Amino acid sequence: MSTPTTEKPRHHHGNLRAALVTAGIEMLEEGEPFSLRAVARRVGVSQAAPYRHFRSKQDIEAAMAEHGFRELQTALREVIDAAEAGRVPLVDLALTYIHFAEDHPALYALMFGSELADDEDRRAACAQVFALIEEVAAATHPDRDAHGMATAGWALAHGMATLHLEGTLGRNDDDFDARVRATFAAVAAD
Amino acid sequence: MSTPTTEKPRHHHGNLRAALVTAGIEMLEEGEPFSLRAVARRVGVSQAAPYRHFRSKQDIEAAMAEHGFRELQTALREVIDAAEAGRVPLVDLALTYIHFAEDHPALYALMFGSELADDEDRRAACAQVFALIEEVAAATHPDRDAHGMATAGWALAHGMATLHLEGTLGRNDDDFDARVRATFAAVAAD
DNA sequence: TGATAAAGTTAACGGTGTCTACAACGTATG
DNA sequence: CATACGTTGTAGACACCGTTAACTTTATCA
Repeated sequence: MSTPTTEKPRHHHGNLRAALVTAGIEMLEEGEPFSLRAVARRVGVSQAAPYRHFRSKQDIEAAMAEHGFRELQTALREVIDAAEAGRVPLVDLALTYIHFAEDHPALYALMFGSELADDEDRRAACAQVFALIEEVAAATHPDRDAHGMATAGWALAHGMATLHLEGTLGRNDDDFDARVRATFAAVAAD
Repeated sequence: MSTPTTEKPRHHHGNLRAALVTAGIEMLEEGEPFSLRAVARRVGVSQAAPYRHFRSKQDIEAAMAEHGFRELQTALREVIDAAEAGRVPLVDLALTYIHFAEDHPALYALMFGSELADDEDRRAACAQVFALIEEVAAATHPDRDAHGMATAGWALAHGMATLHLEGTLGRNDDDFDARVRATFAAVAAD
């Protein structure tokens, strides 16, 4: 035990805000229904405690979504950093994006939930992801409109992720990855 | 009055199921929060009455989503029928699709809500829309893979609709329509 | 007409978001 | 060290929600 903290429940949690966000995302990952009271119970705190750190349920949900966007951004950046000499095909980014949606479906749904559309921080985190894609598009295709390519790339990735989660497209994952590659090849050809 | 029905409240509503679905969609259109009890109140019926026609809240939501998909299909078919000699550019379908999402944001969000993913009827209505797009793709580009083009077209339309509603892309509608056209032109070129 | 099933009602249960009033704690100041 | 104060957590309440059970009204048909 490197941290011999006293384990008896103290009145002041110390870092409740972050703990609530983490616990809330955990609930989504486990498929449990998220509720303010349930997340408070999970952290071991009273039902009204979250209101010291969030104004409303939407407010904590926006914080969870923001966290999700930052995780997504980290995953995308790893792909970029792992690539050689800055040449990252957009489709590789798209596949990472889609796999993130597959691996965290509930969080992904929350990130694009319509009620949270006007939260400032969540919007900013989302915009950062967009900027990252735009940056790659500009580096990979210097001769083309970077903003347009980023828009098309994200729209394609998001749309295919949605349709895949939704089940309209097939269920076979290998086929699906190949289809994503084929679709992007058609768009970003030459 | 072509239907001289007695107006005093009768015990048997006559067509409660359809009335509930319609009223539920009306609530979404008006931006009101949808709840089972509220929709029952709006139709003038007791809170438990909906359970004679729907097994759960998810069940009626799925019915509302199915209704939405059929309306979307009707809108798309109108564009097809209005076109001359069967030549319908995919981008015109996409713009109709996106305008539908803009005009009915809450219903559109419900249609793609993750909790309803496994409802049979909703899935079928969704698949019919996909089949319609595929049909147009096959007619417009007989030399290309229709399923692939339909997938790409829908993914692009759905993705751009989401990003637009979300606000990441600009707010100017004219610009946005032009951007959709440009993006589709890049994809479906030649 | 009278039995039966369908379609509605009332009342209740536990859960939820949110608010108000109160208690415990950390900290800066005397 | 003592004490006042602002922060953080608690307890309790309210209205609303989804859902179920038990009951009543109505339509249908032998």
